[in-house]
Amino acid sequence: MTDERPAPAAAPGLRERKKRRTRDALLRAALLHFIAQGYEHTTVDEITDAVDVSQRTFFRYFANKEEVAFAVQDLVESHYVAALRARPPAEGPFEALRGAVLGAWDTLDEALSDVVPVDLYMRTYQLIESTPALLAVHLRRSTELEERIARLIAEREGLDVDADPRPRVAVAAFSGVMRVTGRLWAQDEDASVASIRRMTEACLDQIGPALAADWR
Amino acid sequence: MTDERPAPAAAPGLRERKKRRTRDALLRAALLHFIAQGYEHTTVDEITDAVDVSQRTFFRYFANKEEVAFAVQDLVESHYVAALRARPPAEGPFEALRGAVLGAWDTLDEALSDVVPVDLYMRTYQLIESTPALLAVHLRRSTELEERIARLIAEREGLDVDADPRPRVAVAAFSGVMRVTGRLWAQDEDASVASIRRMTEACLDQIGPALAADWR
DNA sequence: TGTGAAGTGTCAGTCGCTGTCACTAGCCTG
DNA sequence: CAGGCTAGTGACAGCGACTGACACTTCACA
Repeated sequence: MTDERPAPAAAPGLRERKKRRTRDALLRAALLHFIAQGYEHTTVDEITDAVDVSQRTFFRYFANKEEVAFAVQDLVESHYVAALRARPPAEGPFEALRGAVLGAWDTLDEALSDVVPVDLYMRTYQLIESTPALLAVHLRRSTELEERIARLIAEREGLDVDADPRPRVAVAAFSGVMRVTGRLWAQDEDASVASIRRMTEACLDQIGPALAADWR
Repeated sequence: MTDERPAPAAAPGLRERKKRRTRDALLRAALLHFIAQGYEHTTVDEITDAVDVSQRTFFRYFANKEEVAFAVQDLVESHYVAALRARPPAEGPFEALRGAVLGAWDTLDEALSDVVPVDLYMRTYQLIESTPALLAVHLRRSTELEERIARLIAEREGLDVDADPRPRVAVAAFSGVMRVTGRLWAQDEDASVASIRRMTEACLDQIGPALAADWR
C-alpha cells in the first residue's frame, strides 16, 4: 500500500513491455482486419492467429470483441475532455463545448500518432458508424461521456448537476447535434479530419437557427 | 395477385390466429422472465420452454433475443409518430414535437392495453434503460426514429432534409433532452406514466434556459 | 538462486444464432 | 371430400463469442 509508484513512467520492466506489445499487436491486427473485411466477418480466432496468441489471451486484454474497436476512441474522448478542461473559465457553456470540440480535432494528430496513425482511427470511426452492433455500443458509450461532460460543465458554472437540469440538458442538446455531424460525415466520401472539422462547425452554426420557434 | 384483401381485418384463418397466439405467448413469457430475473440471466431456452416450443421457433418470430424486448417499444414509437402527424400544421417544430410527446403519454393506455398492460411496458422500459446491452440497442433504434421524425418535421415546414440541416439538428437537440428524461426517470422510484410525463415537461421547460449563452 | 505470482495455453462447456431437412397441419382446388 | 401444396414447426448439427478451471512457463524480487 505504501510506496505505490517508485518511478512514475520510467523503465516498465520486461513483463510490462511484453504485455504492451501483445496488446498493441492485438489492437492493430483487429482494426486492420475489421477495416479490411468488416467487423462481423472477422472472428476473434483470425485476430489471435495473426498475432499468434490463444483466443483466451485476447479476452484477457479485451472484455469482448467490441472493446477492441473502441480502444482508440477512448483516447480521443480523453483528449476531448482534456481540451474542455483547458477552456478559460470565463467562456459560457456552449462556447466552451464548441471550442473544445474544434480544438480537439485540430490537435488530434499529436495526441494519437504514437499509438495509431490518425488515418487508421478515422477509418475505424467510419467502421463504427456503419456497423449496427458497434454503433449501438458507441451511442451508449457516448451517453456515459455526456454525463462526465455535464458534470464538468456544472463544475465550471458552480452548479449542482442533480439540482439544476441545465447542464445535462445543454450537453444533451449539444451532443445530439454532434451525433448528427458524425453520421453525416460517415456518409460522406471525404474521410479526413479536415472534413469532419468543417462539418462540425457547420452543424453547430445551425443550432441557433434550428431552435427558433418559427423557421419561415 | 388480384383480390388481395377480401375483408380487411375479418377472420384471419386458423393458421394466422395460431401464429399470433404463439408470438404473443413468446413475447409475454420473455418480458416476464426478463423483468423477474434480468435480461442477461434469461436464456432463450427458458423462454421457449415456458411456451413449449422449440428454440428454433423463437428465432423465426424474433430475429434475435433483443428484438423481443423492443416489440412493445415499436408500438409506442408508432403511437408517438401518429401523434406528431396529427399536430396542427400551424404549430412550429418545437411546439409540435412537445405537444406530440406529451399527448402520446396521455393516450398511451388506449394505444397499448389490448396487447400488453401499460404497467408491463413501463417496467420493460426501465429494464431497457438499466441493461447495458439493451440500452445500446435502444439508442441506435432511437437514432432511426429521429431520422423519421426529422423527415416529418421537414415535410411540415416544406423543407428538404438533405439541403437544410435545421430539421435534423432540431430533432437531435430535442431527442437528446428526451434521452436525459428517460434516464432520470429510470433512476427514479416512481415508475408510473404520470411520473415520466411530469419529468418530460420539466426537462423540456429547461431547454430554453439551458441554451442561453450565459447562465449566471 | 529459489520462490511466488503474473501471464499464457489448453480444454471443456454455455449460450446466441443459423442452415438443413423431414414432418405435420391448415388451406385450397378439383 | 380427397389429395396435393405449402407454411410452420421440431430435431439436429454446427459456428462463433465468451467463461471457468487448471497446468505450465517466465519474469520479478527477496
